Parts: sequence; C-alpha cells; structure tokens
Amino acid sequence: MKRATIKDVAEAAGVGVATVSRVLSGGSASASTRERVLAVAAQLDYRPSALGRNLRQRRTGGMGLLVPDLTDTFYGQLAEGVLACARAAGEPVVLGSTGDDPEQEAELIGMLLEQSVDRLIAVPCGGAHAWRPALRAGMTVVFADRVPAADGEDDDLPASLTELMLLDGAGPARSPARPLEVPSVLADDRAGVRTAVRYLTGLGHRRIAYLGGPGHGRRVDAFRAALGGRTDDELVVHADGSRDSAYAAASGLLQSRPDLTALVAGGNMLGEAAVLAARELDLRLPGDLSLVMYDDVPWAELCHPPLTVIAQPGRDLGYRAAELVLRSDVRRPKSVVLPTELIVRGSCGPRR
Amino acid sequence: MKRATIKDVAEAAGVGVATVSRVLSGGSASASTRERVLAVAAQLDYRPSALGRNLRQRRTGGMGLLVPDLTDTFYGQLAEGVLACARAAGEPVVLGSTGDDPEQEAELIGMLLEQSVDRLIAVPCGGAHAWRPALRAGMTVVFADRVPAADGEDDDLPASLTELMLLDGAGPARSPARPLEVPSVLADDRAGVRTAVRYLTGLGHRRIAYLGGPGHGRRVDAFRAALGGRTDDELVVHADGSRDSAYAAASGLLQSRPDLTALVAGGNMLGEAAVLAARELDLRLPGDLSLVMYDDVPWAELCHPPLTVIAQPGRDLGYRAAELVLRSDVRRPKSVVLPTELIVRGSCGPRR
DNA sequence: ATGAAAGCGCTAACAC
DNA sequence: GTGTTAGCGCTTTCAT
Repeated sequence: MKRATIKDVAEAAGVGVATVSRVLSGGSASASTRERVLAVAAQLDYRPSALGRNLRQRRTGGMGLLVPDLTDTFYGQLAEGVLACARAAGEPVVLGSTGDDPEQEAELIGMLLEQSVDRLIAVPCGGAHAWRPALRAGMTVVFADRVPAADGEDDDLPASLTELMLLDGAGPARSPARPLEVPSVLADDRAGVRTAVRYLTGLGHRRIAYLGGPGHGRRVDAFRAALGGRTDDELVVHADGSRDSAYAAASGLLQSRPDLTALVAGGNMLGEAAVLAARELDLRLPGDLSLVMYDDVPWAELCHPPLTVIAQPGRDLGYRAAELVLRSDVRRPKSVVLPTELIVRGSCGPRR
Repeated sequence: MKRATIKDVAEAAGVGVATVSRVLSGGSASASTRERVLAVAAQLDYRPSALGRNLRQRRTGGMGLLVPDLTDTFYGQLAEGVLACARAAGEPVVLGSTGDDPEQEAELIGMLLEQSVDRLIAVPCGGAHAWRPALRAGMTVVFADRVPAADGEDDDLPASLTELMLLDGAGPARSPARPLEVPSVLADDRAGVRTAVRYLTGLGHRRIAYLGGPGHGRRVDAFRAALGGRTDDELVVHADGSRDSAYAAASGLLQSRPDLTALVAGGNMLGEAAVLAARELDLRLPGDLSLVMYDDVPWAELCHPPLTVIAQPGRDLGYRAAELVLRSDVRRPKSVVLPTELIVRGSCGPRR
C-alpha cells in the first residue's frame, strides 16, 4: 500500500536510479530507455516525492503567502490571483493569515523559514525590521498591496528596507550606484486617491475626510497631496485591521466632525463601516455625505445607494506578484504598479 | 550565511547529534547537557529543518486545505478558521482553490500527495470517486461544508464514499458491524432550510423557489422536504460556482416564473445574483419578492433592504475541521454538525 | 544518559 | 548514455 520510490521504478525497469531521475526531469536518455522507464513508472503509479527532492536541493518548491485577513474580499481576490499563477506552475502555496498583527506575522515568517520555503509573497504589516530574518535567510520576497513601513524606533538602526537589504547583502549586486529595490506589486495609490479627491472637489466638497487602515501610508500621503496643503488633520483618521475598529473610527469621525461632507474610505472594510456608521447617525448617502470607497467588491453594487469606488485589480496584483517571485532575478528585482479605476455609482453627490 | 544544522549544534556543544535531537524534542537528557545544548542552539540561531524531519518521518506536517473560491466570503471565513487552528498548533497549511472544478480538484489532490501532505480539509466538488486516490494513499481527510456526492455513473462501481473507504481499507477497523463514517464538519442544512421555509410559508408564501449552487444536495432535499410534496420542480434551479452562472440562473428563474413570491438562495453568491436580477427586473424586495439567503456575510446588512439570512458559522466550521484532522483517530472518525440561525432583517414580507 | 550509524527518497558528481 | 555513490538534515534503533 505504500508509495513506490524511485528505487522501485529503477529495479522494475532494470536501470539505475539516476537514469530514472534523468528521464523524469527531462535529462538525456536513449529513446528506448526513456520509454521503458516511463511505462514502468506509470504502471507503478510512481509519483516522485517532493520530500526527497526538497531535502536534496535544500529548498521547498512553491511559495508562501501572507495576507492580513481572508475575510476581506480584496485579499481573497489577491489570494486567488496568487493561487492561479501557482497552479499554472504546478507549485504549492503555503498560506498564513496575519490578522494585521506584526507578532503573528513574525511567527509565520519563522514557520516558513523552518519549512525552507524560500519564496514569499506578503502583504506586510510589520515594519521593515520584521523582514530582516527573512531577508537574511535569503528568502525571495515580493510585497503585494503594501510595502513595509520604515520603522525608526532606534535611530542608529537602518530604517528602510532598502538599507536593510544592503546591509544583509541580499543579492550580490551590492553596488551603491544602483541600490537594491524592494520587489513589490502595488496599485497606483497616488493616481487612485487623486482621482477620487478631484472628483469630490469637483462636486463642490471642501471638507473631505480620509478613513484609513493599516499599512497604507501612501494613500494618506496622496490624500494630503491631492488636497494641496488645505488638509485638516482632524479629518484624517485611522483604524487597525478589524471590523470593530473600523466602525469605531468611522462613527467617531462622523460624530466629531458633522461638518464634513465627503469621505474617502481606504479599504472595503472601512467603507462598510462608514456606510453602517452613517446609517446609524441618520446621514443619507449621498445627500448628507458623499462616499468613495477603495475596492470594487461585488457588494458595492448591492449597497444602497450603490457605492462609488476606486477599483484595484486585486486578482492581478496577486497573479503578478506570484509571477515575480517565481521568475525572480535576484540581481534585478522589478516592481510593478497597476492602475486603479474610479467607478462612479451613486454614493457621491454635490455638496449640500 | 547558511543556516546552522543539527550537526553544527552538536559539535559546538560537544555532544552527538542524537542528543541534540532528543533535547529539542523533549527526550531524556541530563539537566546540564540539556542546558548546554539549548544555549548553543539559541546562540547559533538554530532552527530544525522541517525538510530533514519530514523526509525521515515520510510525511509532511501540517495540512492541506481545498476550497472552491476564496472570493466567496463564506469560504474566506472557513479558511480563517482553519488557519487559526493551524497557527495554534504551529502547523503549516497548504492551500488550493478548486474553482468548483473536479478536474482542478483532482490535480490539487495529486499535488498534495506529491508533497506528502497526509492531512486534508476539503470542501469537495468532485464525486466520491475523485477521493479514491487520496484515501488509498492513506490521507486523513475531513470534509467541510459539503460531502462528496455519490456518483453512480458506472453501476458496478461503488458509489458512496463509505463504500470506497471500506474497499480501500482506510483504517484497519474494517468491521462491517460499524461501517466507517466519513469525517466531516457540516452546518445543519436540514434545520436551516426548514426554518427558512417555515418562516416564508408563515408569511403566506406558497410559490417558493430554491436557487442552489454546486455540492449541496442536502439543502435541496431539505427544501423539498420542508415543502412537503407540494414542490414545483420548475422552482428549483441550479448554478455552478461562478458569479455569471448564478446571475443567469437567478434571472432565468425570475423571468420564467413571475408568479413566484419567495426565493431561498443556497449561498451568498446566489443571493447576490438574486438581488441583482430582481433589481434588473424591477422587482422590489420584499414587496414583489421575499428573499432568504444562505450566509450571514457582512454586506447582508448593507444591502437594500437588509437581507434576511440563514447564518452558518463559517469560521467555526473551519476551526473544527482543522481540530478533527489534527487529532484524528482513524479508527473512530467523528463527524460534527453545527447549528445555523435564521437572522430576520428586511428582505421578507407577507405575500402580496 | 549518550554516541555511532543507518537510512528516509531524491539529485548531482563522477566514472565508465 | 548509464550506473555508482555520496550526501541533503533529521530521527531512531542499538550499543555502550
């Protein structure tokens, strides 16, 4: 009942194990030998054990995938993209969900290291330093959707990921002339937020708020930039990754600043919270409040009113990240930025 | 820069590799030795390689997880449950998404076999026969959310999974007195559907339709049973796992039978499709059509009107399945049925 | 209590 | 073109 090994095949075919290995991995072999080996292998229902191969090559095939929360449709889409690419390549994917908690993230990275998974696609939540162990171990990591924040708690420690990579010498091409880039696949947050803000200002809105989640400093920056200095810091609030926190932040914002007339939600869970909070406070969309939400999730259309969104290509982000991590050339890491699209539905109106 | 091996630790600590192994896996060792080994291991930042251990033990730790589609919030919840349990146990999870396609499912099973993953949690889409290879290889599999359909294309082949397990002798306890059960974790479909139908009939509805997805024969049965013979077969329609197909089925049903007054959607994607199709046909909820949807997804509340749902504990289903597959006693497989809850919101009303 | 040694299934050098 | 052999890092007898 136990699985046939390469040795069994070799014996049954009257050849050495090396020959079997060669035939199965496309090496040189005479036509007749190849045929015989293949036949025997098929007849024995032989499947090469990834265990043996991995140990020999000191690495696991496939890739790791770290996302904050699979309950968030956007990350579900991203994961589907990764899985699609991995399946096409016949590679396994080891999944972890971090809950946007740097500690869990660190644990999961440790687990992947222990498994000798040497390729990783991550939506990071920990700061740059959290990624040191992975980089030191020579993992090829591609960040998706976000990039680790530069955490400068200790001033004498290098803060940005790029500096870390230089330090650890990940990739031998340590030329200061061409500093290493952190490979990543991101949506074009600058354009996305700018478009949304312009749309809103075009409708006459002046007091526009931003409701942000973890790990998207670039969206906030873009928001501030799009508003051109006229930013009111009270109108920029943040939640962590949980639904509760999103609701609390949304509700707090709406109550403390009843003068705001428009809101940009930097993620679909935040948008969800905003709709709920607005309803609770009897604010009508778009009459009392205009809302633009990140992520074109299917239910955006079912909402009342249908939500105007900044669509990100979640699935593509995942697929491209997987491509990158598989065909990664460590010497010349590439980064990809994918476009977003403003989809106008019914949640925005002229300033009342 | 390469990782320390058990040999390195042994040398540095001046002991044999066996001793290191024992210390690290809680075997017997003198206090002084244990202390020294631990210290050296920590100092060398030693992490035992799962590769070596797995090969030696001829199995990969952790578990596989097969779901139809991570874009479906319900399966996202289920996956989160599995991951939570796996994380607690420190075990890796290898993920695959089948797209509700038996062929892809078969491929993924093959991939898992190749990886020597010997524990699997699956939302199956293929029939019972698709699972033969996994069972034969001695995989411990726990089904979640659904159970494979008995596929009787060939009459001389055994059709049900239980029969297959007996044939393949999975589990040595092959006593005909106590036939092997297929371990599974399911929601209580019978109660769930019955409650929904009773609620609807209580509101005066008589022409109630059921819109089903793949793999949930029990829901249809329960629907028919709850209606007690008065079933109109035209009112029971099915879609495959895709959004398009769901919409097509919903729209077709609503157009061909304008006389129906209530609809039970057997999954959240089907509910989504029903809302969309109804809106397209200018049917008001709940005025023209009452809708009960499976799955209490977050957006059910944001919908207009808020959707009355049959809530399934998606996360718990996943968590329990992971528990089962980890602590599985092959001789006495257990099955779990979790309760559902009817959450009444605004999408149902009295028969017009 | 501890060390030596035998493999787990595979690939890659190397010899023929 | 093909066989022999030496490990990859670990656990596990089996002596000591």
